[in-house]
Amino acid sequence: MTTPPRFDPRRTLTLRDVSEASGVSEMTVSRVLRNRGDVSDATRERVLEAARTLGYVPNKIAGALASQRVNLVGVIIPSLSNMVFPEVLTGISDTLEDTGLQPVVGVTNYSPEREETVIYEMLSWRPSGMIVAGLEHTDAARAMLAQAGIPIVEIMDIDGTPVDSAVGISHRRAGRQMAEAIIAAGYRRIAFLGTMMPYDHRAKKRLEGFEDALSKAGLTLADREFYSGGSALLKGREMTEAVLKRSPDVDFLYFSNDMIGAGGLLYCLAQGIDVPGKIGLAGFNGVELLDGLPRRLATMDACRLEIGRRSAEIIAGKHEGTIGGEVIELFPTLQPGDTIRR
Amino acid sequence: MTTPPRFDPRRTLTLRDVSEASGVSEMTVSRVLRNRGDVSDATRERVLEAARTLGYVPNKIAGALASQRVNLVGVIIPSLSNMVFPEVLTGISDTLEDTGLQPVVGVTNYSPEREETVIYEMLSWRPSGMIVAGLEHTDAARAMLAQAGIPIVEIMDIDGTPVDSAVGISHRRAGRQMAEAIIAAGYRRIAFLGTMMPYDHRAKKRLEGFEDALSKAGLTLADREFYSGGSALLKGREMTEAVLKRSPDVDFLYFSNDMIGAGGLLYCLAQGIDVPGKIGLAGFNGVELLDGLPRRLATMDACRLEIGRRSAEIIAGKHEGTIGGEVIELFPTLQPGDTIRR
DNA sequence: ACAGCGGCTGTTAGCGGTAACATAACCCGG
DNA sequence: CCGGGTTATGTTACCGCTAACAGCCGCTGT
Repeated sequence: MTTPPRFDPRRTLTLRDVSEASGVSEMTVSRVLRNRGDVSDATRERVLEAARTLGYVPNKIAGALASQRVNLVGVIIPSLSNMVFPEVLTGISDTLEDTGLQPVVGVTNYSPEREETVIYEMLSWRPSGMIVAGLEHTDAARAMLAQAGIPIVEIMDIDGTPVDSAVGISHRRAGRQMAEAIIAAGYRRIAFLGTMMPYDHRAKKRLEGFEDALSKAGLTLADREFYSGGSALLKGREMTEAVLKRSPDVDFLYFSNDMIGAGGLLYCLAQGIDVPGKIGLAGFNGVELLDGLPRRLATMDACRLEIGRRSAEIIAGKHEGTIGGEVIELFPTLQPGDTIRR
Repeated sequence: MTTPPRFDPRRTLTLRDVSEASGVSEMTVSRVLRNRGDVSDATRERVLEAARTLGYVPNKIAGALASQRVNLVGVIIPSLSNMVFPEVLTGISDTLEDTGLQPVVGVTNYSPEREETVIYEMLSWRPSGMIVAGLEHTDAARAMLAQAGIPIVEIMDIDGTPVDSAVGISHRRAGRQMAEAIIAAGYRRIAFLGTMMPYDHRAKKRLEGFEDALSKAGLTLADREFYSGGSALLKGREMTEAVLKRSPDVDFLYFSNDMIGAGGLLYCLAQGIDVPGKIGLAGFNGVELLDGLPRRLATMDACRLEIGRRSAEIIAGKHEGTIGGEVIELFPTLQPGDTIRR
């Protein structure tokens, strides 16, 4: 299956074309286009003019091979539809903006094997750095990252051992904190509603921390419900209904993310349930969407923007003087909203 | 600013390393790793073994330069936080999956200049094809795309002249259809609520089609309200409140997207307004989120997955026999939901 | 026995740029 | 008016890989 020019039979332009059109050497053209080295204003103008009229677009493949420099940063995330990651990406892009570096996104769909493949593909383009969500990877993936000889930043989570650097929050601690707040508010029969995905390690860690704090207070989860796939908002409604039918006496619902939490909240409101009097609710992430809900769901922001920023700074080498291997812990703030009794 | 090996001082591996480790020529190693040409099982094994133990990751930069083949497809979209585009991307990835092609995403933030830059950067990696959202680009961007000599597919919208191929819906027609449905349901004092963004061409076209149909029925918009930035759900509430206060007699709210529509719906329900009796509502996109709302907002799906699929098929050359320049119009279906009188 | 062929491996010459090192032209003061 | 330092441009040798072709071997049919 060859790929002959299906469209434009013209050969694509090279430096040589520009050099001939402007009557200087390829090297000089290269210098002009990269703004490097001394070139007289006269020739610079002529070259730029020629490049512009020809419509020359430099070939970064050749450039990267020759200079051994690639201005790409690989960013590996589990999903784009999660609300969370686009915001992390924003933080990354914003920070990378003025460094000449460019993020390239790979999506794993929460599959470790897929992640391994994506990392391999990405590394084969020899990026200047990699930002990878999570600390859990296949052995092969971890080995590749460690071998790559570039800065690696694992983000979102710091409960574990990073390959190189890490920026994130402690999800165990986050779960614990939320549990403590809930207990302090006087709730006692607490249910957990979350994803079933076996590879959502961070949700799992939050739950662990949560149960930990419960048991320290002599409590255990009154009920639990899991889901996978589908519209999170709808699932939130359905799960809430299921839990409340099955365990009518629960007085708190802890959701593993804000979307299902929002669904649960809408359900409770529609049923005329007294929130937070009879039942309290809490989610996780602090997504913007919550601002538009009739009542503000209690949540904890995951420092998404900040995580993006800090990780990009590490890649961009803004922490000069360190040799990598940093671990930056951020501390999410609990936003009590209107769904936990004061 | 050089980039000396901050981390791993070891030279990164090349084909030569694998070739020496396995005692065959670089060419044979290359053949093994690409599964191309005849290699005896014995040597294949030895080579794979060597590559594996060394942890060799091929250098696609060099490969691409030598073979003049790049397995990347550029995908240029305005935003990732729009709900809409992640789904288009899913369609694209799924279709590209088994073609050996890989999507690379660029985000423009609805800025034409940014789009031009992103397209330039993307083209400089010499991708096998480009998928670009929208038909409106700067002249320079359009010229670059036309010159690139690769398949170009402009998606989402077909109301205009594509550079090469296009896959999408007619937003003018979509607006018109919605207006007709609303009028047919007996609403007469209709308001529009939407984005202020000057570069949301598709929302603009929907509004044009909408007003067109209104005026054919002898109607004009009773009110209009615009927003920019912030949480769309919250903005929806606020705008709805503003419109209802200003024009208490409107009987229909047409939102330029589902998120603000959902906000408006939640507001109306919270106010105890009779929906769709006193006021009808409609949005656009058919986002999954709506499934979780207390009442189903009337909307029109934008064929997002299908657009992704079809555009990827064009790039992958699955429409053999055509020379490009296809325009594929998809037809969105109106989902009346529960917010338009029957 | 030998031309012919298919299977397997190696050699050579780039791909389109850039680093590093010439080289040429010009300028200055002593 | 010439040595030495700019400034502006050109030359050469790769970067790591692959296309294209060349070579070698053993086997086949006649």
